[in-house]
Amino acid sequence: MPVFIAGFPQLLRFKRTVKTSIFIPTQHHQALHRKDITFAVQRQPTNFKEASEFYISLIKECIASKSIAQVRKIQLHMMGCGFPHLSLGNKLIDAFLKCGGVADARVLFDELPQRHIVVWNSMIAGYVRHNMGEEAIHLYKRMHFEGVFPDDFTLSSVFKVFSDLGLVSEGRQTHGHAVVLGLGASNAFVGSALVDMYAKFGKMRDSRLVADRVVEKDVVLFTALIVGYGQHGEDGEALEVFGSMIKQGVKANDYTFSSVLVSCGNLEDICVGKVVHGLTIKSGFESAIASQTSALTMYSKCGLIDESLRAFELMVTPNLVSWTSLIVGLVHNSRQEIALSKFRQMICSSVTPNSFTLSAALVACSSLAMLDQGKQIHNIIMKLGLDQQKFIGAALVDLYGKCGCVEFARLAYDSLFEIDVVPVNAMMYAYAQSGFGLEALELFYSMKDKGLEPNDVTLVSILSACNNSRFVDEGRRIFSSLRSNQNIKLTQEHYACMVDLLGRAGRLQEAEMLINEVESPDVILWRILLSACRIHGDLAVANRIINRVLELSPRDEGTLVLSSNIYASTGNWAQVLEMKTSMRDARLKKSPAMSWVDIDSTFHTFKAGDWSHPRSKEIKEMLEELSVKVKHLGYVPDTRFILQDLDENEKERSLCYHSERLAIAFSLWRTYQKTTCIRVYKNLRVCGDCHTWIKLVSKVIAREIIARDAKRFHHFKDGFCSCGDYW
DNA sequence: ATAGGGTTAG
Repeated sequence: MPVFIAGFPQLLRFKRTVKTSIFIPTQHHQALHRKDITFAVQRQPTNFKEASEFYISLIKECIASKSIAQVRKIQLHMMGCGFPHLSLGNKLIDAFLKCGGVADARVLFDELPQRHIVVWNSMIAGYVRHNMGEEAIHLYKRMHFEGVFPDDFTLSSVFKVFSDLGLVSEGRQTHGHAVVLGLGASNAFVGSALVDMYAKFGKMRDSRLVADRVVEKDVVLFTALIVGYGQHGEDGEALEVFGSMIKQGVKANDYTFSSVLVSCGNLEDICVGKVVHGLTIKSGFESAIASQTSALTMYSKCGLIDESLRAFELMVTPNLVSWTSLIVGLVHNSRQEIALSKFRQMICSSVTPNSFTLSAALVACSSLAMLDQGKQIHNIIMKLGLDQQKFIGAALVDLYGKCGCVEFARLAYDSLFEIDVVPVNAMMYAYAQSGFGLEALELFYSMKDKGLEPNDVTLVSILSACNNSRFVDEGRRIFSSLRSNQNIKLTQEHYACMVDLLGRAGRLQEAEMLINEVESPDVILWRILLSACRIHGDLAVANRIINRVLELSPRDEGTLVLSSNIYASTGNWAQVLEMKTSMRDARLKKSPAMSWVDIDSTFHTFKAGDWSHPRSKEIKEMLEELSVKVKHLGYVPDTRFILQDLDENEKERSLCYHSERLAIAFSLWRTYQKTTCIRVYKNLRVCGDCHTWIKLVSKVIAREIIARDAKRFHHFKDGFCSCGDYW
């Protein structure tokens, strides 16, 4: 008969120094291994009670150190010593489950000659914790079959399975069973499981009904309800629940605060947000990481990005989610460059980004069209094996589309694992921006076959595609067929596309009628129509609109600039002066035209006639070289595009030094030996004369030039542009 | 003896 009782004092002393495995003695007087909790055998067994107490304390240690191996060793030891280990079966099962050994637990479970309700509950809860809902349900059914009635413990686990697996009718049915058993809302555990389940099903009314029926509501139940409201966009309701919870004297904890702060952020309610944040600190959850993270998000959603940065600085050890929230917040507040530098810092502090972080970083790159940096992030994504993730896939399509790399966008699109409407929209928009109208239409019409419903963004994308490819009738047809679609809420953006489409095609009247359909139309719509008037030289309509718009908003910068340009292009210098005076009076400054190129991840920006770049000499030489060559191809400067009252010579010289030309010349100088394409970005539209000039330059240098202006991409190649001179 | 709620996205 083996000896099995150990000396507890030694055991405790040794386990304090280490926390790893249990060494099983083969002899009665074994050496004590430094790195093991050891069965130091000192005396003969006394009784069963003492032995089981000993094993129970060992099992407790195992749970704390989360080691399956140790639990197995205890089990073996019990068997080796002839201790009836099944008498501690529920303890062992629990220990296995808490250390991740679900299979071991199940073996023991099946071996038990009779199973107490507690064992069933432990096993079911274990399956739920390990995301093995199917098994949990299976066991739950078998339990009935064996005549064991579920209790409140069982039910709270089972409701969680239904909510995890989205089994609505099963959940309802079991709720019914619970009521029959008298456990409907008997305690806060069952109650919060039900509240959470209905909330996850999106059935907030049912969730609320259950919550109201629970007599002894606790903080978990309230939090589940608050989260439910928050996740279904009912943040106001969430705050009300929080208020009534406080009123009832239930103390909020870090879980509650983080959820409530999220709701404040969603409501962009900085006043309540600040109060709740103060309360969080007062309640002692100042350094609870999730609450801190939610506070950070709340500030960034309210536009207080500095406050958000400060919240981040206060974190001692920011985790992945905190870093991600910070980066997301920065991107949403147009601080893309800081966002990317934080992203780099995060990687340096060895926090591995996940798909949330990476998609935010991609958005940062795509909104500034930073192709090189975007590609670097794409590399990280490949290394982490996250390229199949759906949000990442969509963000990649978006990135390459926004950088004008239609082929890459298509590659990313084709390698998507599952298609939903977002990447289709992104791909369509990529086509739209580069003027591939037919491809965009093809994608649009293929949505039906894929079972995808178009949404608001789809409509913007396809209308932009039609707009940029001058598909007037097609655009009109799509607009009228989708304008009454339940799924689509028409915004001014949709009208803007249509007004531009019609206006540029010369249907000024139709465009104006469309604007009049809009309830309180934005100035932007009128501005678009104005610029159509300018293209078609309709000064009469233009005058009417200018007066109307300036009556509505006399200080609108865009309108004043555009009007001044219209008057300048028709030689009405007196009116130009009037517009400029209005601008000066309103203290408005025209935002200067600017172009930039990204060379080796460094931006070089240029303004017209600006020679402050350290390589100005080379740029000038390059421009002169190009000037000679393009003149050979028949280039004649078109000074109609100069909207200043200058003489012809001055106008010509002014054209030569438009910002996009400086940028192209610089890029060409830096990459002279290469054959890759030149990419240039401009904040405003490319003028007609530069457009002609760039077409010719692309022929002279036999390289593709991709230019993104405020509205679209122009792919210049061999003397032609993808926009077909319509933009 | 066994149980419940949270922070980040295209």
